[in-house]
Amino acid sequence: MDTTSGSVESGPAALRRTLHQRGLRMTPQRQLVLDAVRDLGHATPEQICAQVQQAAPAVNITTVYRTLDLLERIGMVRHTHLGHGAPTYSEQEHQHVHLVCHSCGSVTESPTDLMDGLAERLLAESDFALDASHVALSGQCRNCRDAEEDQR
Amino acid sequence: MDTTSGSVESGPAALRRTLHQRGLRMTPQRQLVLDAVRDLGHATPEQICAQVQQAAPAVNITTVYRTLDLLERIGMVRHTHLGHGAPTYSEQEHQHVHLVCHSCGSVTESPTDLMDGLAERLLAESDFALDASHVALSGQCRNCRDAEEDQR
DNA sequence: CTACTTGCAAAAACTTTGCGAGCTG
DNA sequence: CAGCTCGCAAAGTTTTTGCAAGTAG
Repeated sequence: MDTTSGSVESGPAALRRTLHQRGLRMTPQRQLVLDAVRDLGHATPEQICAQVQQAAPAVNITTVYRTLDLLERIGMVRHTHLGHGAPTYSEQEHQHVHLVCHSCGSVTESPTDLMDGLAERLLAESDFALDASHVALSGQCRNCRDAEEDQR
Repeated sequence: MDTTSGSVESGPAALRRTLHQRGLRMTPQRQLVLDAVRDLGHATPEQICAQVQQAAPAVNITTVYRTLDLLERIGMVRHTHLGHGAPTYSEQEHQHVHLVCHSCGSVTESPTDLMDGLAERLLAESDFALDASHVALSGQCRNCRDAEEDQR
């Protein structure tokens, strides 16, 4: 879908290109943070930092925060509020609805088209343009409901 | 304004009764925190603390945190994640879906039955029991969309 | 007296900011 | 050289914990 040869669109090239457009530099740290976000799926800054530090122990968590902020501003990652206080970061493309169990904390992913109907209603009834992938839905998963029933 | 005549079920009596069942005491601080939660609708611990301190300046924010935790455990308040890191507390009964605009930060409330269809699908397809009011939905409100269109 | 509560202070967890040094072009 | 980046240290926020004193039953 663009210029060069068969370079993978989501590879290092995309990052370097986007950065370069804005007079920013491509650095190992930035690549590592982006890789970590991809590998981990959705993770907190701290988890991402730990992952990055496996490859480059010297990387400071400050850099992780700054890089996540940067990557988000240039649209390569997004963050989602999963419930607790902890925002989690994931790739821009990696969009789905998060189902967080407030009993066991497990996170399940569902396709965003689950929300299509709701999105339409919100737009019609409340003039609100839903961003389906930004927020997690809270509830209770099968296991925890079963466990609770057993207790009774 | 209580005991004597037809005491309202959600008044101080309910709190005292519930606390007493568990060997806990009814204190001015606890009543004040509960009142503040009700008056404010949904508010952060800090906002609640400020409200409480209007009536009783000596109350420490530590007590507010502990009391909110307690009130939540005994089921008299619930907390909702509105997006940022900030949890907000509201009465147990006061349930609705929160729509948070990620452009201007405004919070709108919608009836939870908006989510009924979604809840059914989640239960059927993912065995997930949705708690509609616990998490806010993120998106963009009318004003901000209009503003963005104007820019173009 | 015993157990529950509270305020204060300190600690902990999480995030942001300032600054000097190092790179890159 | 000019500007972007990084690591380190410090400061800011928000929330939790420890402890001694106070209070109800």
